[in-house]
Amino acid sequence: MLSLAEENYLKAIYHIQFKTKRSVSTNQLAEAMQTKPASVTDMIKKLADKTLLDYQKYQGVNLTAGGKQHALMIVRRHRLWEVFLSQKLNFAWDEVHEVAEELEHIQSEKLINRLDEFLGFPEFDPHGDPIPDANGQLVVKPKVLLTDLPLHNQAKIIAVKNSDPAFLKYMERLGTLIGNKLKVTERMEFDGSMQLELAGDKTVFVSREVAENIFVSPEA
Amino acid sequence: MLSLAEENYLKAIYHIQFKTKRSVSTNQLAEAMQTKPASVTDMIKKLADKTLLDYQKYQGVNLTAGGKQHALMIVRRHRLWEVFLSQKLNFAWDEVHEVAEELEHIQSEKLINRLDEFLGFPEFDPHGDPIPDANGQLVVKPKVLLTDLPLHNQAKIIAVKNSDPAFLKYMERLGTLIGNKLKVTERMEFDGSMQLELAGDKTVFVSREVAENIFVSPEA
DNA sequence: TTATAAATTTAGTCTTATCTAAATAGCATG
DNA sequence: CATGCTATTTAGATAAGACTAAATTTATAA
Repeated sequence: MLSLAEENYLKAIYHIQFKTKRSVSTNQLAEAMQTKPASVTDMIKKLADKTLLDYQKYQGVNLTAGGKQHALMIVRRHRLWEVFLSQKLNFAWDEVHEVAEELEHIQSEKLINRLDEFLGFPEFDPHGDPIPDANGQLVVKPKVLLTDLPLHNQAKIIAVKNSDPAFLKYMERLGTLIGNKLKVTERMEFDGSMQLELAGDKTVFVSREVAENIFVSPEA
Repeated sequence: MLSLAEENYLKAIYHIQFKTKRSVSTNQLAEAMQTKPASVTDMIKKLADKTLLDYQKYQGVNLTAGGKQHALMIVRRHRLWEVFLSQKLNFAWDEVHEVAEELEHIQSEKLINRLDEFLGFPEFDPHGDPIPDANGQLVVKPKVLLTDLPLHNQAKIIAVKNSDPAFLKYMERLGTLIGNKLKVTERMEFDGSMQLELAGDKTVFVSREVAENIFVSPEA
């Protein structure tokens, strides 16, 4: 069983590596962990001893398969708790992260799998990031802003950036809630506003401001 | 903000004091915390410095008002999470405690108060123990076994001991679920079985075995 | 290719929470 | 009220995770 500090390092390494696709340097990690490079060196030695990552002095680190698997489970826990907080306890988007940072360390596989089920096996968290499944598989469906969705491509709404209750209420009225499908049928060049086709051939019109706050995942 | 270890000591002291109504000795605490008396001495000095408890060498400790308040918040968190696990995630009674031991240390008042609301402000946890409110007030309603409830006294079902699904299903069929009200209208001396009057003047008959698994709280 | 800057590691220290072993206080009993 | 037993405290050590300062390696640039 990993300590809280070890889990946080693993997660940080995972996220940096996910972004950069390269070895993670001591300084990058120190920056991410809000700590000193010397402390990082100590910790990565320990994690390397546990074969969670590959480390050569002065060359940065890479997660091993085991390390990546473990990191993905932490990400899974984090994102599931975020869904819980926002969907069930009505937390705003920007409030969920901090609490999920704590909740992600609760050690109970049963808890997380039951929570997953309770939430209806969500695929994305409130920020639109994908949630690894119980085996740590992460299906990387591309996530794009509605402003960048090509015309006539079917897509599913996976998240909205803005969690202002007024904005959410507006989304509800439009019929553009998370999980719903849509197509962009027309886009105005001069102001970026667009017409959407929703389920049941219903069409609505939204401004660029609104479209910039909606993440969608194109389908096949 | 208290550390995990400090919170666990506070909680243990609270529970021992709740039971014994006397000062808590170093050895009692060492026993409860599964640690050595010397370690306990170190910790109680620290907690006394933080004015969470009164401590005189060789005389044991007592919670201060502040210490008790803090302990009650930990108890509140623990019991609310137990309700969540059992009611929402279908954990069995005997599985909830261990996970709640971890969850109780999550530091977010907002989280706990929202959870409380989400659960419908429950008064008792699945073991029938009362849940302190958001101000740390604990309304100590007496909890008695149905076998000990006097005849014709109105009472509310607050918990059942046995979390066997078969037993719970039977409870459901009888109409004796948590929250429901009842009266014992007749009790058979020779086998302890009894007749209950439920809401809507419905009457049912239960054996002593069943009654021994039901906790009720007498009303007025 | 050598000097210098930047990144990284090492060495030694600190805090928290634990431990063991030794010292001391309190209590019960003859 | 002295003696011994038990409870408790003190002293000193340890492991985890952090830090500072100094040493060393790698990278950069003249």
